[in-house]
Amino acid sequence: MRTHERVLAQIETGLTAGKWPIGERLPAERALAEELGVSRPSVREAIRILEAMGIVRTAVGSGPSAGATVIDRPAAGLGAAVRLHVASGTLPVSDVVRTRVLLETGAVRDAAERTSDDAALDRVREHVEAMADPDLDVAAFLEHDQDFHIELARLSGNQLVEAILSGMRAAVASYVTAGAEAVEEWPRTAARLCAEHRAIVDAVARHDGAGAARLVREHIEGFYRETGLGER
Amino acid sequence: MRTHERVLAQIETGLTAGKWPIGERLPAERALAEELGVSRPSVREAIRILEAMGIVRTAVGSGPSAGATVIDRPAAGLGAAVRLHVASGTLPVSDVVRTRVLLETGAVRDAAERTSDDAALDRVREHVEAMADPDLDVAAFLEHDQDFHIELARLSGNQLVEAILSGMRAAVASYVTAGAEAVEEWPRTAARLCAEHRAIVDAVARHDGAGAARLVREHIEGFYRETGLGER
DNA sequence: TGTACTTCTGTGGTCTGTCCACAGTGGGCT
DNA sequence: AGCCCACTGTGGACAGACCACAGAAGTACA
Repeated sequence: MRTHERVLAQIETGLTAGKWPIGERLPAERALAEELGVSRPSVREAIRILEAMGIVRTAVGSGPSAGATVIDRPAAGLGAAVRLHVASGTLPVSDVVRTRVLLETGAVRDAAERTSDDAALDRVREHVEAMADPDLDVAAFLEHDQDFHIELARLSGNQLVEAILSGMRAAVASYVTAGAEAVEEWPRTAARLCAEHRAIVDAVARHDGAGAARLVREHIEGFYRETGLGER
Repeated sequence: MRTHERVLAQIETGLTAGKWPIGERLPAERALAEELGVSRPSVREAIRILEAMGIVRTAVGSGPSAGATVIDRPAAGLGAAVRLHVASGTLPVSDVVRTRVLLETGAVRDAAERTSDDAALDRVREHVEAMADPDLDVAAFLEHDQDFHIELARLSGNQLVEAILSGMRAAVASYVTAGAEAVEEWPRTAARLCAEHRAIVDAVARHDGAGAARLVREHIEGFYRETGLGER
């Protein structure tokens, strides 16, 4: 086993044991190196991996905010991994769409059945209303669309689902953008998408999990079919 | 932007441009460092991240197998990320279970509706039969259980779902192992799990997608409930 | 006494240089 | 012809140094 892997394993053990709760800082690189009897570069490589995975955030300087702080961003690491493999890989778009459907329908079903968080629901509605602006250009519209879907998934409270969907965001954005360009009458499609978004949020608000799930599936698959991306 | 991030970006650009197809090797660390005008440690940190994400594999020595070889193992990066976040306590086990249910039920539904691949189906059955051996110890049993579920998901043909589930494998294994230890009468539970596996495969074989999905959900959630992991 | 400035200290970021372990390669010896 | 061994290129690891940064502590001044 290589040195940085040993360091990583030791840190992971400490994390599992609750040695450094979220918000706490890891020991300084030099201190950690001495404590574990390894060199600083080895410690750094381990911390790099933790950073790439979204486990810690590093900052230079002094004071409480400096150093390697344990954070709570599962989406960062999963996102990077999914992005690298989806963007440069040979994954068909249909797989991405299908996976979205599975995760998002499950997420809204859970969201509808949970006690509703009005503040979070309002955040989702904000994106819906922002998209209703007819002067919005396509790129901004799709930006809000992405945010809407992520926020919607967040309502479920399932961090893993949210992280995976966040990670797929870049991949989804690329096919949705291509799809929007292929649509004949964009204003009409945009209006329809907005109406569908509203219906989904309303279903979640009235705790209709099955209905929300159905609407989400039709929303995602409908757009995918309409744009004809599946035939390519 | 930090040096290793710049290096990472440059390598990523090269990867997406097809500069180093899968199986090809990246330039040597020293060569890459000189080419990019940075130090070797910075290059190493970037390569560490790529390695952790499952993009490259490094090997010492000389010859064609040495160096940083480009591979395509999405599961590696996703797995590490999921595992680390479960370790740091930010990802509740219930989220992992719920996500499994969503992805696996969707996968078997797709698998059942596809034209069946008998060879692949036989591979799945092999694991089922191997688990029926009463002399099998718990660790080996659970190993086959993991393989069974991954192979089952693979039947769907959705590479992304398969990659995500493979990535979750380690995280799933840890809670399943803890769960198995908490079970009162293991032999009886093991027998039941085997029977459930058989029923799932049979449902897929007769193209009963809805049935297979229901059985998978009950299988996963039933074990989770039985072990009482949810109450902790 | 209070405020503004300066210095100190601890942190990660980066580089240089060095040595080691490893594995394939090829030349030389038998 | 076959075997052995030094060579070479690779990643792995380490020591030590310097820099930029940001907060903290100390100091000078009003």
